[in-house]
Amino acid sequence: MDEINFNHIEKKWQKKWDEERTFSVNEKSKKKKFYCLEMFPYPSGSGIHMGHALNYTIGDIYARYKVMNGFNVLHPIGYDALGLPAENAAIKVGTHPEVYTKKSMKNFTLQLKALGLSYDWERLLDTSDPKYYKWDQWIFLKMLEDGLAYQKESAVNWCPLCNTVLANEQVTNNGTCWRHEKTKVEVRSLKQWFLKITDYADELLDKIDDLNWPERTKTMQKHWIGKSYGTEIDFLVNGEKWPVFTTRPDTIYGVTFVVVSPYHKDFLKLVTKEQNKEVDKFLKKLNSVSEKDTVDLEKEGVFTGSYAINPVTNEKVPIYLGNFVVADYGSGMVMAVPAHDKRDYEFAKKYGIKIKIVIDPIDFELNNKNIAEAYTGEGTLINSGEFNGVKNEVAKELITKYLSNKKFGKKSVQFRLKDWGISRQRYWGTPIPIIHCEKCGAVPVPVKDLPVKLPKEVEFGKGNPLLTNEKWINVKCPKCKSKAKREADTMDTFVNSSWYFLRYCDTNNEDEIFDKKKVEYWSPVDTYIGGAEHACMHLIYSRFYVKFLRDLGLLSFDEPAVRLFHQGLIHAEDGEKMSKSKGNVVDPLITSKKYGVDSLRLFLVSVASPDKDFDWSEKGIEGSFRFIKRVSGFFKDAKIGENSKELDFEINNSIKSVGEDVENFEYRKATIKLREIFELISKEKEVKKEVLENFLKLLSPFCPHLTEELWERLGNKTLLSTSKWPEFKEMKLKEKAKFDINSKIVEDVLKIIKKYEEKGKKIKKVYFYTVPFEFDKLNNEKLKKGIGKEVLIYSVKDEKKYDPENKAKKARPGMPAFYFE
RNA sequence: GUGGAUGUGCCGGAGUGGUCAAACGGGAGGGACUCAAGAUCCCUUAGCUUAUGCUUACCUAGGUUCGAAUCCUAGCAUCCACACCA
Repeated sequence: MDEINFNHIEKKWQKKWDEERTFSVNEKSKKKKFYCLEMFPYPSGSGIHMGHALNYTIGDIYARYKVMNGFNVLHPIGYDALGLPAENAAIKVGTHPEVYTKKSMKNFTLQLKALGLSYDWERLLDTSDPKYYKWDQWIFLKMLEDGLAYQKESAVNWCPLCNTVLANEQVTNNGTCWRHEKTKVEVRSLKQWFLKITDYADELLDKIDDLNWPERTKTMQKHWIGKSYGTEIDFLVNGEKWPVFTTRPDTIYGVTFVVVSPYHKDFLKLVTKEQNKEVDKFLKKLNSVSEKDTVDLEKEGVFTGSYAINPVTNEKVPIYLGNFVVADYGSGMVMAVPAHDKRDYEFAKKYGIKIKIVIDPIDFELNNKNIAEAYTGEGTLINSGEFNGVKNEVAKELITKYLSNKKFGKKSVQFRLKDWGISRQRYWGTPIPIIHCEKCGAVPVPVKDLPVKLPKEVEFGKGNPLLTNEKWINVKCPKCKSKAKREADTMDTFVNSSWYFLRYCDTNNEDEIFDKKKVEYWSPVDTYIGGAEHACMHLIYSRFYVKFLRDLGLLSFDEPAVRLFHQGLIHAEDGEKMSKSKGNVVDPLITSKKYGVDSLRLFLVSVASPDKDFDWSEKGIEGSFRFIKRVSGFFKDAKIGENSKELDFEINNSIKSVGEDVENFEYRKATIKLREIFELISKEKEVKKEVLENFLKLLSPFCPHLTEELWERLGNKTLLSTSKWPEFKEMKLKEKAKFDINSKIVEDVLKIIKKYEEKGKKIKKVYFYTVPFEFDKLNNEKLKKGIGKEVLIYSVKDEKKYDPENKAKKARPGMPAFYFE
């Protein structure tokens, strides 16, 4: 056999898989389907990085394993091609985002193919293709029909120098623009499009428990949706009812003020003339809407001049404007109980507002006059009129009932989850298919006119680029034919990725979003692999989309992915994050040129469990390389013949355990077993062909090129990649003769006695201490006869046993402890 | 602050009641091959010591058990996510 040139055989087999369309699939197969999906990449200009290599290797191993196990495996790839980074990068290098993205995707495809990934390339997806985003627009129109897409005023970050809206990520921690370090970002209100994901809040929450997803991801989603039960209470302000939401109606007697958010749409009604100036000053101080800097923001506020009437006590309490109140949660207004809420306490202390204790802790006394912090625990009501002495949990119910009887409140459920704002004042996204008519208002673009394509000719750097193309912007109203303008905002790119996994089932369909039958066949995704950073946004939006499309009658399942797996992060060798500026980036392609793709793949999954973070290690990949070289070296001059029974037994065991490990994404364990079994194989003088082939099959998902080559060299004409995973057979190494434990003990003990007596010690009695469940198996007669001494047998559990040197603790199953005398 | 996860030898990490001084890999040391280096292969890698031994060891302190890296309780430490949601 010739020496193996890794780079050479990689090209050879990649070409073969490509030409033979080895991994192309359709719905006609009689096999069971399996949909293995990795999160598609955002095609950046710098090509793939190690994280991509890891993500796609993990998926590829799984997909290949499933193919060999007789499944019809859908394993597609595509590009999340639209998005702000491409637009920024294009502006930077002075080219058009489309040109930039096309080039990046081409490069990505070459690089992904070089990793030997088993994709069905005929399904390659590109979200920047109008043939794809046409259906983004179609879904949007369907949502609009169902009232799930709507417009409302919403706060955005505005940079006066850029003259444009900034994404939260573009606002620095100091509240300045990312490009203008000295310019404070302003908050502006703009009319924007929202998707009513909150309509699905309950279902999104309830179905989480059924998902086979990592627990932490599930808890994160639960938090994100954040359902809380409470009471809506109406406070009267100038004779008008203003509702607040609270989870603590039991503290209603302790309300000493009310706080309203500065982003509340009607808060100006509350501001009196006298307070106008103060309020203005406060509003100017407010930072961007970015939530980053709110972490340790001091609570600040200002008196509005108005008062609210507590519906239970009829007390008049001042209304403040406060920077800590979230506008779009509840009603954007809260009742403040400083004695029993940390935030309210802080605020009250700062502005000298009265603190009134209404909950009496069970275990200790609160200093009535001057408490040092808010008491948020359980207790009994005090200072609460007719509710005094009631346990606070009970009081929640009673007070809510009392309020609803008086028509001043009701039970209420609130979600943290907000409607999804999808408007982006950017170019490189899906155009929102809306035409604004002077007479008819916002008119949907008729379906027959879809897609609304992005015009090529736009200018960048002057606000929203789409506004710079007059020809594109100015159209006639589809309804009344009078003058109208196109919506110039584009959609958030998370829209594109919310349903792409469905499109893979029918990527090239030009007539409809997808063939229902095809999606029915392949979906849902069986294993979805990607970064944990998407736990909330992408993975919730996708769930929402699936539910919506289901309700449209297009799908018959509820959830996008049955099983989810997160890969870990790869750090550089120094433990730092890999980044260009630090110069510690390891390029997967350069690495695979040096050691071969198979080494890289093997190394990536053998350092740590794939869901754990790990540091890159050059030594580590050399270790994997060494293994691969040893395997290929061994096969070069392996003698085919009979091998030991032990090897037959062990390889059979490996079939089972490697399979189980892969199934559970415990690749690291699988690679360890592969090393162990190879160690055994390489020690044999001759090995059965079947054993060698089985070993190659087990290694194949990890190192597809090398194994394919060795498989061929063993004389096989078909592809290893599509061969059948070996079968595990129930097998016993040796018929374990029912051998008597006593004779083994006799044998061992005699040896030891011999040594003792050689040293001149005399032994008369032997005491045995056996593990309780073996007590019955020891036979005094047999032992006595065999050893030729007096024998006493105790269970280690026996409290009356004679054991002067405490030897009993040495007892093991199969071998009792003993003591000589 | 809230929630989650983790803590094993020089390092990465298996092991989830007895067969554990603890898999596998990396590192280190020694040896073989070589004029030499590299590659490759073999051995060793808690200490005392060579014993059927003992001691110290799986974050710390207790506990359960005949027996704990493994189970329980408390504490400490690290990592991750969320973060003023009333």
